[in-house]
Amino acid sequence: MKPDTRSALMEAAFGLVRRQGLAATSVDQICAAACVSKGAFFHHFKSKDELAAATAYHWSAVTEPFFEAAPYHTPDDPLERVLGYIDLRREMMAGEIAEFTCVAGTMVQEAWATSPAVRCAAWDSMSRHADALVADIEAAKAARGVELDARGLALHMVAVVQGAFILAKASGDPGIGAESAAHLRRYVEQLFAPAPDLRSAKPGD
Amino acid sequence: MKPDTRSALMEAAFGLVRRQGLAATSVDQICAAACVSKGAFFHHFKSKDELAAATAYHWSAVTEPFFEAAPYHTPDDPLERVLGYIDLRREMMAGEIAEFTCVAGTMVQEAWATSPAVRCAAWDSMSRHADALVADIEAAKAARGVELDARGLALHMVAVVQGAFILAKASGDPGIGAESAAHLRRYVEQLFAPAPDLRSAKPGD
DNA sequence: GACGACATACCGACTGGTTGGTATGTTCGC
DNA sequence: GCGAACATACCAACCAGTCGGTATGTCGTC
Repeated sequence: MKPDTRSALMEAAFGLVRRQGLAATSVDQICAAACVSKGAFFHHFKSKDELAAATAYHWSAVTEPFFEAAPYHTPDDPLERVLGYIDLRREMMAGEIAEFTCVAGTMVQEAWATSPAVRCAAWDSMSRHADALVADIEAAKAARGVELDARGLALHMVAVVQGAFILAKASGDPGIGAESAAHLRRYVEQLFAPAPDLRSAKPGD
Repeated sequence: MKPDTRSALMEAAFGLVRRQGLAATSVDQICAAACVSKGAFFHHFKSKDELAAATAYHWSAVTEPFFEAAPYHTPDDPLERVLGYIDLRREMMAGEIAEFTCVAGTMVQEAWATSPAVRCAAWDSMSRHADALVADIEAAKAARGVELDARGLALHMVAVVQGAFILAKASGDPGIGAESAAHLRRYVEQLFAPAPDLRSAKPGD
């Protein structure tokens, strides 16, 4: 047995999907990129759809350790950790667009209605990512006496990042995505800033 | 000649692309939805790619009058107009997801690297949309003595909306997208709020 | 240890349907 | 009559998936 054919296929899909989307990525292309035959592909995955959903879960499995190991966790101040995450996101929006954009976000944009498995897997990926931010947001809230929905803010952060990727793709300029991340940082700073008129209940309410 | 076959094809593409993405939308499907033959399709468009790019431009042509006619333009206060735009966006994120999401954003997510024509058209659509917000942002800046890059903020607003669509698609819940729009409103309120320590030059600087 | 049964992993040719597009024919409007 | 608009038949390439096969590993029995 070759070392982990299944992972090789999914990781081959990362690159292809980020560059051309899910539907335009064929099974043959994935097999070629992973140096695996089509028979082996269908041994491991019942269908292309199953590969796609598994790839979104695998995306989380690969990126989670990266974010967990990132230096933004080091400050004692939880708000600095939240802002550090945003800064990391901003710094990542540089160079090759296909290298910093999100596999799950890309796939769900096309397949949300036609593949429940992909939608579910992508949502799992995104909500897990948001969940990983919630503890620091909660701690920052407690430290500063701020009232807000931590998970709502975390999901908003995910949305901004996903939207920034689309802007970077459309403009061909990673800087435009990074600019949106800078706005997000500014927003979070303001949310937790020690000014009395900024401590309202919930955004929009 | 039937009334505007060309537009019928592009508008048929709106629905199909929003529901299943660009690559998964076939020329046959577009023709069937527009009740047009394939021969007529290829009379009007040299290729599927040309149809796609034209569809992104057409998306702007159709949505711009809608936004121009929207009631958020009525307040005298330019900030209220900006916030009104955001509120409109938030209100639109309700009901059927395929009915409120963006054709240009969906297409560019897949095709940004493989179709320069689609990327260019989608970017045109998005930047025009942002440009339409710039005058009000500039006026709000002038009225409140706030220093910021108006176009940068407008593009950020576009990014948030696009990201909110992805979150709505992934979660299956328009409310999660609307929540992100509420955060955006809160951010813009804060940017223009009359507090001295909030009047810095540029987000992140 | 040898053997057979079974499981797993992998292979590449093949299948039937679909695809974007082409070629040719017909109708319509001027 | 002519060109634009449209229709239908056809095409080669492509697609996800199937199939019969090989190779290897594991386990139980003798």
